Amino acid sequence: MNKNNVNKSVTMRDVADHVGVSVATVSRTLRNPEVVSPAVRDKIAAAIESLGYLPDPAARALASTRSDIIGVILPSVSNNVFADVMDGIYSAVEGTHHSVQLGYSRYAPLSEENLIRVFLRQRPAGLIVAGIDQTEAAQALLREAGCPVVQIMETGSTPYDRMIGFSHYDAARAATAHLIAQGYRRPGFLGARMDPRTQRRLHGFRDELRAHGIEEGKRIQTTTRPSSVTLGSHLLAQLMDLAPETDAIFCINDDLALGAMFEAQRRNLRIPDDLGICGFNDMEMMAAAEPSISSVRTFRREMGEGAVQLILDALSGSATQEKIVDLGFQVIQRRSTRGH
Amino acid sequence: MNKNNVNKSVTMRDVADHVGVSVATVSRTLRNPEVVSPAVRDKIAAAIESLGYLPDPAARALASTRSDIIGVILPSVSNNVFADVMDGIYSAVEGTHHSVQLGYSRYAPLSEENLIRVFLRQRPAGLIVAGIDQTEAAQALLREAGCPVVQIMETGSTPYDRMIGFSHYDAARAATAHLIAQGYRRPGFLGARMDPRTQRRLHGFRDELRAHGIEEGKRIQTTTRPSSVTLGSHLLAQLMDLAPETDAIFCINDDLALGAMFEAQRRNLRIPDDLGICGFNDMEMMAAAEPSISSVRTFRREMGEGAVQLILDALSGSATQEKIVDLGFQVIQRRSTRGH
DNA sequence: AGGCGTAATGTAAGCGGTTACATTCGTCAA
DNA sequence: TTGACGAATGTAACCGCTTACATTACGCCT
Repeated sequence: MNKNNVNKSVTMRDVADHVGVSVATVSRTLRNPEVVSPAVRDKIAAAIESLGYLPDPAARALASTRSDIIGVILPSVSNNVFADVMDGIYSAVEGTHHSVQLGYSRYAPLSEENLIRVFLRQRPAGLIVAGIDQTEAAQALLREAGCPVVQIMETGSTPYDRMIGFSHYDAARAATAHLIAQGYRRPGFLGARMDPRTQRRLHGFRDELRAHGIEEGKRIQTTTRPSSVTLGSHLLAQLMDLAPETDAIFCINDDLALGAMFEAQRRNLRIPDDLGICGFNDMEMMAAAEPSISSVRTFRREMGEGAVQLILDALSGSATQEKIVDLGFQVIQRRSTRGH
Repeated sequence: MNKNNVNKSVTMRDVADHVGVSVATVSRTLRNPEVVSPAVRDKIAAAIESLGYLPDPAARALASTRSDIIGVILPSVSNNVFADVMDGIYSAVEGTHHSVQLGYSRYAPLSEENLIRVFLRQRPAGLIVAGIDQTEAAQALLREAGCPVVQIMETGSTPYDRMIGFSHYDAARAATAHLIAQGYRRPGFLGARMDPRTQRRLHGFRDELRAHGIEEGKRIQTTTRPSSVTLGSHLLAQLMDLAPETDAIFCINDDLALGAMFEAQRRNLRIPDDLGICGFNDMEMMAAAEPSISSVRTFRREMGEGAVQLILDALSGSATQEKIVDLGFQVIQRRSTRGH
């Protein structure tokens, strides 16, 4: 009840004294209750409650050479794709005794490597990293991290430990195939922040075009600048100026797609007849847009949840054999590509 | 150079032995270099580098009864308003020896209270919490947190410690005044997730209407459901069905505004003539939309950066007298309210 | 030359838990 | 009744660092 003495720092010692046992017994009822007698266990639980005891994570980490922290290293704070992943991660961590420590690499491999080192120093319970494009040194660190490591966002053939995501290459091919199936013959490509992950999407796009014997012409517009809706507008403008024959576009993400749609409207291009649009990720707004915009749905929240679950399973020894979890994707057709 | 022995755990002991000094000296050169002789200091620095030593944060926290953690408690992961704040926070923390620990209350005051307790247990370097609507117990905890506490997102009269944000009430009044100044006489209000913060925006809206002698009629549509673009469409549909006289709307945030715009387009309402639209926050997409959408710009990144800075200042004793930093806001007129 | 002050470093006691090992206690078989 | 054994609990070392205090070394003054 009297939980307000956080500042006075109720320690395990206090709990032990209050009950009349040793701190070891208190520690045991917290870590493996089954070895302490029910009577004592109950008294200790009551004391913990009434004193408002909360364990000190630093002390615990120091003594057990293992912290409760699950480290998460992502490229970007503000990209809402990662916000969804984080949502999944936090909700999966909730109710466990773990806590999350977040680091942002800002799409810089060296910065990521450094974060890995710093995180590893805390002997984390597990580590979640995005993608498969780590530096050599980072790869080495992750391979012998001494804790479960989960790569998210992508699948690939050689996980350091475990992996949960989907194939960006396949997803891009499927989206492109969709455009072609809808009768578009001159599809273009809009890409921003062309990191390795988005490059794989570009490969998928190109390969699918090639498979259909379609020339790409000048219809691939990319930039290294970070993605935004405004940028989507700019890229479409560029594209239409350079390659007016373009009859559809596959956008690397939904922000670009939305911006492209606005720009198309400004140019009085009719969607989907003059221009088909397909985004990537299927953020919530795509369904609400006018016209609604087709996109490739990805399972971001599930990725976050799944990653945490993989770690918890590994920790509890109940891990499965599967090293790679492929969550797949789903091309969602809407009005922007002649849907509905 | 040989930085790869993270797993072998290079400790301060190793560094000390390598140089031939005591661990105390190593600790000192890390915490207050000025008390150790330059010669020794350099040798230690070299050893740290060559052994790849990284301090153990748990041990440090335990020994110094003060961790390097800046705790941040926000209501939501996925709301991109907070993503911008986080961006500011992380960029301000970068380069310091602090780290960020994030907690999400999911808009539940009790959950927030609990997070505060847990965070305080780690004796954080500082604490950042959102808003001013804490439970009684949480308030008490924050008042005697024993570390700098910064409330962000809002200003109010009684900070627990320090505060950086703006007045939601004033911002809403200004937006409403803008609509009225643009000639709209029957403005409506769209709100989702009506928590105390958005309630204050509603008050501002109402008071401004009253100041102009305008009846609000049935033009206030709110819901407790979380905000989304789709919801913006629904709310506008409801609003226009119930109060067809509505000639403008002030939306609690930009997602709603965007959804409302799409719905207006579906209903063939001309923007800005049949319907004026003003959003809130001025996310990037508002400028790119077709038509571009007016909004109230808020300084979210600056809020995050500023909050961290306030903590760092307090920690270094260089804090100013000002307890409250008002970052203000800015009504940005665009085509959706007859701008440009 | 002896004494003293100061700067630089060392010593050792924690910080709050965990855990291997020791001890105690009750129970049951002989 | 006694000894053995397992369950429950206690003892104490230790995790890696910080820091108050003790010690040493050195230069300077009288």
